[in-house]
Amino acid sequence: MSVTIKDVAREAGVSVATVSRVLNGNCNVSEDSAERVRDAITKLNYSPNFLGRNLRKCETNVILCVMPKSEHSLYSKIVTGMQRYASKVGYDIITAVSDGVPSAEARVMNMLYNRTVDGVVLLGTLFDAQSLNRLAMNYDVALCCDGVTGADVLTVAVDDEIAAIDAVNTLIAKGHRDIGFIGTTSEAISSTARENGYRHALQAAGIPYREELVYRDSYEYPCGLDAMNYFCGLEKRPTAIFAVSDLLAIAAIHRGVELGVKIGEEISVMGFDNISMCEMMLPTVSTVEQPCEKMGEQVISKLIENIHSTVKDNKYYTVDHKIILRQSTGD
Amino acid sequence: MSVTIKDVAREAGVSVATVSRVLNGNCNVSEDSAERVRDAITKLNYSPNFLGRNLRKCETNVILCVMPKSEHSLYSKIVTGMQRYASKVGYDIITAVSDGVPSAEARVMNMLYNRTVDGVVLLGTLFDAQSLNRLAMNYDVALCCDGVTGADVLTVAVDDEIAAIDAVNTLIAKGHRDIGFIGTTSEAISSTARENGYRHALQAAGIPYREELVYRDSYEYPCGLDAMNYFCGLEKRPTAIFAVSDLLAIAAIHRGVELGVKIGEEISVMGFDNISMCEMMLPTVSTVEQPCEKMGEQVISKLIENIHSTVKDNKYYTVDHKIILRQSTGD
DNA sequence: GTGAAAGCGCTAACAC
DNA sequence: GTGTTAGCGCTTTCAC
Repeated sequence: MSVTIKDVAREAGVSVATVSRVLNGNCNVSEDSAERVRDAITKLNYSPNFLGRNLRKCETNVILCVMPKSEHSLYSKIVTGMQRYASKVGYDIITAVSDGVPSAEARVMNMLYNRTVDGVVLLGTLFDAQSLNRLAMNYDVALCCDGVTGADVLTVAVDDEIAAIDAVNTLIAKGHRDIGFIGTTSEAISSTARENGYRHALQAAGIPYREELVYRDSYEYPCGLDAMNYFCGLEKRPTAIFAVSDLLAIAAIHRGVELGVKIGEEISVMGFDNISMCEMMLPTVSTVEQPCEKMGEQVISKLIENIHSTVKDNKYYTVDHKIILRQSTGD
Repeated sequence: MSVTIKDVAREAGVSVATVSRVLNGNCNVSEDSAERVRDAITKLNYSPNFLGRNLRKCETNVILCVMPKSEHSLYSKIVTGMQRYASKVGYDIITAVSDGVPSAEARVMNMLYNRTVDGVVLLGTLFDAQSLNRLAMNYDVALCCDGVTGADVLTVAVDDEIAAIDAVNTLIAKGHRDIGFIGTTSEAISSTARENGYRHALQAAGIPYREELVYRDSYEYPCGLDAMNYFCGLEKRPTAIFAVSDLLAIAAIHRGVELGVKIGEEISVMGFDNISMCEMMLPTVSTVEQPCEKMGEQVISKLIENIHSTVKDNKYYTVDHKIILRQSTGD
């Protein structure tokens, strides 16, 4: 039913090898043959079957990007950057959402094992270091946005600790000394390193660390609401809050406003990521911007190098963050 | 380098046919052989190469979902529904984002032509009816959320006109008679039918249609800001606004608050879609909910039927909407 | 219940 | 510059 390379060859009066050469831009074809082939392709409306090509070449030129969610996150911007680079070098990016469920993440990895894709980029992965190291022995894998401690796997991310220090220093510079922290119980670097940054920034400024100013739960929106409930219930409320993600910051602001707190005056809030919602909210949300598109381009570029190389680059690359001040810190 | 079915056969002391039978759950294999095969698979850590399987079977069990964007939309919820159904019947869903660029959307369709995927679901497509009809002649294609007038292609969506009538009637029932409309210049059914619904609801209530209460531009966030600027600049402001999308409604509310308008009192605003941001905003946003996950499940179920059938179902299926009232309409 | 073998559509090595 | 052909890994028909 489907038209194949044989049909094109017959129509053009050449061999399948010549058709293949034209298809792949091999120049050892006379202009005359090439034109007949192109005409036949048009006439028959032929599209090469990539299943044949991929099987033969043992490659698909497709990279899978796995993320825990697509909404309210920086991931979609990262994919944009990934696609931009990939399309330049003839690769396609496909995405799969794991909903933060480990078994779902493990399941989509089948596309790697069964050779449907050439490599995988994991955004905010739930795999542990050991699993990742084992994976990386046999397949081309990279992490983006979020490293995993102990995983010797190609990674592109901001320096989370330094970025967090920068964020908290910004609050300190505005005169805040009672600074709350909304973190998570996750062991992801993006969570632990940012908490370390919070602590170290306080330390460097001579502000004592107080456990009651630290609220930890999950990355989910409702946890930000709970965090603000908690902080507002304290005898001595913080005058500023640093959250490890914009979504948590936005939730905290939401609840703060509901409780009548003047955000940016009584309590300043700073998030992390610079998702587009930060500008849509009122008050608009101050945050630490990650260079998403650049990270996406870079991780794909390195991963494709790995795919084509026998010696694997498993370094941890850091990219620059940027503090963005908006209404939620009184700017 | 990679372990193949041959290696497993050799290790288990059977033929490749037997291995294949075990792999595919064919029961015509003695328990003894089956166990030896399973042991060999485990021992060699074998995963079948799907490129071989797919080529042989002329199918991939993968469906591509194309959407203009992933953020601030109902699309991610639809994909969740699609995945839920697909995984039950052994299919995978992969997604691609077109950023609303026609050439990008056309480009990803290559995966259909080159047989990398078995079918495509288009969310908010930019293809015109003619292109879609031509596509549907040779491939398995479905639309979801957003039909295209004149396209005889399998579609699952809410009845946009009735849903819009319902939304506007809700505003009318609250006593509003000066009702603004934020639409788009798009010819998508989701835009035109909702505008028709707006008009018909007014008509049925005996409220004269006034062109100055209709603002049309694109689906982008800034257009919602502009719309509210426009309405607030009118000599006689509307007391309620119906927008064809939540994102436009949210933008309108944002600008309204900035301009000192009491949303839900002086001006009520109602969106469409019920994206999760509606509950995160302050005020929270009233809207028309689409049953996203159900739509996703249904469109995949119908599309897979089409893939396995020679006679193609190209009907337009409608699903029920639901009005959700929140603070932006004073609820 | 099992194996041999053809063949899915393509690329590339080789021969001319 | 071109054609012939082997073979990528798999499924499935057919024969036993």
